[in-house]
Amino acid sequence: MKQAIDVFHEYIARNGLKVTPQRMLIVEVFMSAGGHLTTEELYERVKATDPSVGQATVYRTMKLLCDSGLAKEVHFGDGVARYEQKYGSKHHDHLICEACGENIEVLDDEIERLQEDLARRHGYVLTSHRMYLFGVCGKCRSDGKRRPPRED
Amino acid sequence: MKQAIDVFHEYIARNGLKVTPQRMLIVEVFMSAGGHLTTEELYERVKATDPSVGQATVYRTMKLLCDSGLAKEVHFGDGVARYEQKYGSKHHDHLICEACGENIEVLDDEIERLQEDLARRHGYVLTSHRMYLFGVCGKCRSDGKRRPPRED
DNA sequence: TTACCTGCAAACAGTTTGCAGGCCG
DNA sequence: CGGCCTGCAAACTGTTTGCAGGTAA
Repeated sequence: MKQAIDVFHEYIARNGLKVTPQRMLIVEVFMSAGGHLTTEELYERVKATDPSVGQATVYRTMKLLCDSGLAKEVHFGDGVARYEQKYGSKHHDHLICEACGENIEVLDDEIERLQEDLARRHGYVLTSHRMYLFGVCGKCRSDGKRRPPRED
Repeated sequence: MKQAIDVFHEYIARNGLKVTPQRMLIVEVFMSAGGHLTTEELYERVKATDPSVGQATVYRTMKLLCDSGLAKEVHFGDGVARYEQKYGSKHHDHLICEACGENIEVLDDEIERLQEDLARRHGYVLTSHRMYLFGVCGKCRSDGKRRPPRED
């Protein structure tokens, strides 16, 4: 099966770009991290392995990853860009706990279908959508945890 | 029936704030504009009436409007905050045309219900959500219009 | 009179970009 | 070797904040 790293190499080759140690390191860190990391978090983790890498390279490489289809930039509404893995992962929506920040990827086929219907009723053909559900998870409810409400 | 402007006055009074010409002008511009304006757009329109108003005042007043429940800050993913009217308007989601930028407010009760269900299945209690549907409207499809894809 | 407000400009945070040197292919 | 890459720092964008003077109540 084709690995994500292969997709990246193909993209690099197809566009006359180059494979560099920095790019490989960043891709590796990103692919093995999993979650929804900010550029800052990625930068920190990259520096843990190679302190000489600059922030700009992380930004530039993440843009490359997005273009190549490996990553997707998401915004939760707090003004910072986050990246999630896209290659080989199905579309999903986000369920976010406002108390602890937990972020679950969810999917409901029925909702997906109704979204298409809704758009069609207005004469639209959908190309994509974003759905963020904000709430409090069971654990935080019993802990009584709070957190300043996000800007919305 | 209670007008939006009354809500603003009450909020002002309740919090020991003051009614100023700048604030009234900004509220007026915002309430009569309707759409989903950015701070920049609001600022331009305000300046058309009173060129002496500063950007900072627009930012500060919009924050006030949000706190008072008249406005709501929304993010479509392009890094700029937009404001929509909230008072007297029901919750809704957004259907956005990627070609012409048209933005329709939509609502589907069935989807709303399923969102609650979905969250509950994961042990969450929902407090709010955001749903943006991106596509191409009927008019733009027949015109064959395009526009660079938004960052997503 | 006394807070609160305002415009201005400086400060900020996140992100982008110009540049001189470095390295992949 | 030539062109892409890199780190650095400066530039940029959207937004916030400190300050000295102005004004609503």
